[in-house]
Amino acid sequence: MDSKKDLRTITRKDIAIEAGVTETIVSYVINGNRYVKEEKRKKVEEAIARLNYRPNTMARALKGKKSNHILFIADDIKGEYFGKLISEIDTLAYTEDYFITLCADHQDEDFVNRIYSKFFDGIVIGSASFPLYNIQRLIDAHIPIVLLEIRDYSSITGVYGLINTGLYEGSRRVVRTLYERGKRKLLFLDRISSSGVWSNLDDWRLKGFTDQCSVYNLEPVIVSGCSSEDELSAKLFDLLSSGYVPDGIFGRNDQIALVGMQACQKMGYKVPQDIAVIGFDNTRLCRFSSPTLTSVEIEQKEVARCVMEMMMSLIDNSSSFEKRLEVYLDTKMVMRESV
Amino acid sequence: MDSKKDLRTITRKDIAIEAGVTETIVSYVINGNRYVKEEKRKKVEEAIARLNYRPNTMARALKGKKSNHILFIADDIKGEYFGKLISEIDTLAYTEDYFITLCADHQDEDFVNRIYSKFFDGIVIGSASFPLYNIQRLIDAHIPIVLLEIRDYSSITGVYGLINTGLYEGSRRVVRTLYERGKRKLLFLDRISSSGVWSNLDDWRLKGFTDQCSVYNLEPVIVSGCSSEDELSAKLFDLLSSGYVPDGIFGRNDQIALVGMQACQKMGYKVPQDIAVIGFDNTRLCRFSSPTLTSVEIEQKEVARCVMEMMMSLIDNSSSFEKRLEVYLDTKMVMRESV
DNA sequence: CTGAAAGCGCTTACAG
DNA sequence: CTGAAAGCGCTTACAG
Repeated sequence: MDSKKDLRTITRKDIAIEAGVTETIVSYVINGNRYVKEEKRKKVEEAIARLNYRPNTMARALKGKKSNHILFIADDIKGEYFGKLISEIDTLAYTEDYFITLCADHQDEDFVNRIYSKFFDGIVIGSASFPLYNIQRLIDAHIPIVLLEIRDYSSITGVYGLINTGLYEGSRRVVRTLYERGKRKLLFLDRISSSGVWSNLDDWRLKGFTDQCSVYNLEPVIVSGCSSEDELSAKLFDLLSSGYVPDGIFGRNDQIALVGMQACQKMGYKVPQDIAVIGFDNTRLCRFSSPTLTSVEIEQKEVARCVMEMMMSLIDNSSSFEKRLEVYLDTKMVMRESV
Repeated sequence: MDSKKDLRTITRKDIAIEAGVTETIVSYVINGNRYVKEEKRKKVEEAIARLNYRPNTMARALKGKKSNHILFIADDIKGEYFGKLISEIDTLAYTEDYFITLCADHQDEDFVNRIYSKFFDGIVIGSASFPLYNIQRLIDAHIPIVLLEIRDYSSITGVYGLINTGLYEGSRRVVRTLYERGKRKLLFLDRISSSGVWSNLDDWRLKGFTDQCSVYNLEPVIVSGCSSEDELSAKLFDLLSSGYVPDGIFGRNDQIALVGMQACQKMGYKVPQDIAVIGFDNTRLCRFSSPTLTSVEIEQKEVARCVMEMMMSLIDNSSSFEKRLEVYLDTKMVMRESV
């Protein structure tokens, strides 16, 4: 039987026997926290390599070591944005020997108990709908938490990581861009949500939009509360028919911006001449629509890098921090034909 | 201190004390595998509810119970197709009290050792590039495995789950559809891969395409080996300039189909009049391109349901099966303007 | 320098 | 019917 081919559970005991040492020695070699005679160390290392041994993660975690699992909570797993982000994080996590567990943001009260089971070394929260109250509980329980700042988290106290992905500034820049092109009647298209969660002013995209509109003394219109693309189209139809015709549309994400763009086009308006449209996330959609869609890009690679870096810091030296870790990232606007 | 608010680690011991019973009793109540006097059972159940107790998953798993974690290996985490699928699976998994860990298909030899650590109750493989050899090893080690049949897995033996998502039949239908519209010079656009993994005839989409072309005695062209969208565009440019102009294009997925469509349009060809285009996966992209893209849809909800159902069967009664579990799903073609 | 032993939080065979 | 005890695979304080 070739041990390389046949998968069976190798335990520390197997290694001890194979290397002709005590089980204790094996542990110390693995953890590197005690001097072990060179000769023994070699034998153990060889045995580990030969038998393809990996210490049982669960047994280690039970003894207080890391589980090497990180939980990622997202409110829009389906979206291309999270797909890319998760993909980048996965790559980084893999080299750090971590696994990423992905979970939608379930709303029931039991959820937080379920994720707080000492199982995860840390939790990344990329969801606008996770209750602040529960985030605070997790932080208070000293679980390493990294927040993607989709909304305002300034009320959260304690030690945690905060990644400002530039949504607020990016949204302001959208308004600025539209304004500079002479657009004055701006329309914001909020998320489509079948679970009934829409943005409020805690949401950085919406807040950036309204704040910058205030700077210019504009009175923008916000379309919110839609639970499907068709509903959004219908609402726009009604709105434009009723006499209000915007000259600039900002969609909370590319998909929504494009639904808006198509609705306007169907009603005979030209993009960008009559109505300019800008999206968010710079997904693949932007390149295949016509006109192609101008969009704000979040630098996922950089976000992913920061997420992992912060998480590793919090996991490895959480006790050495006294306040939250913060990082501010920039977005960039990718100009295309829709503006 | 309100125990509902404060998150601390509650162990079986806490429950035993709270309920005034032995720790053993607590275990038996949780596992329901021994009669416990009604009165005691009640007390224990109340204590569990009051303290929000959840047995430590790792300790249970160490004793041979389930870890309630399933690993999902995908070769294209970024893609919208997997996003939707994962999202559906997550919903189902959550109600079954499972977590889904997501992992790209890493190519190093250590990968299989890493995932085989008794940590995962089962593994779903949705990747065309995971070596058959390693799949077989995992199955031989009696880990519940569910394969999404992206390629031909008929050589894999033993007990496992196989979900045929209808890629082969769907691809044949694409050819049939194009043929019925009078298209005879068909072009297949293979995946874009930066890691250098392209399709061979193990791949059901490609095989369906070529098989159906044979039925009609067509001599199709296949464009493969591109590592970026730009490279694919360039290749198409060269191909069409050199005199070969297809009248039907089948893209391995929507994105690739659209890259092909745009390249043709840039060269002055009309879609669908000169060249018809069909994609795969029916992603959001299809609805926003112009012309909108006809595409083959895989019923993700149904795939997700089958994945979880099979996985649960394999985990709970794996010993009672003697051969692989199979299910065949249908795709449907969503007709739009590109054909 | 190094081994035997306690213990992480559980499950369940074993012995009352 | 039910409790004390062994043990899952580890880590590391404790005692040589």
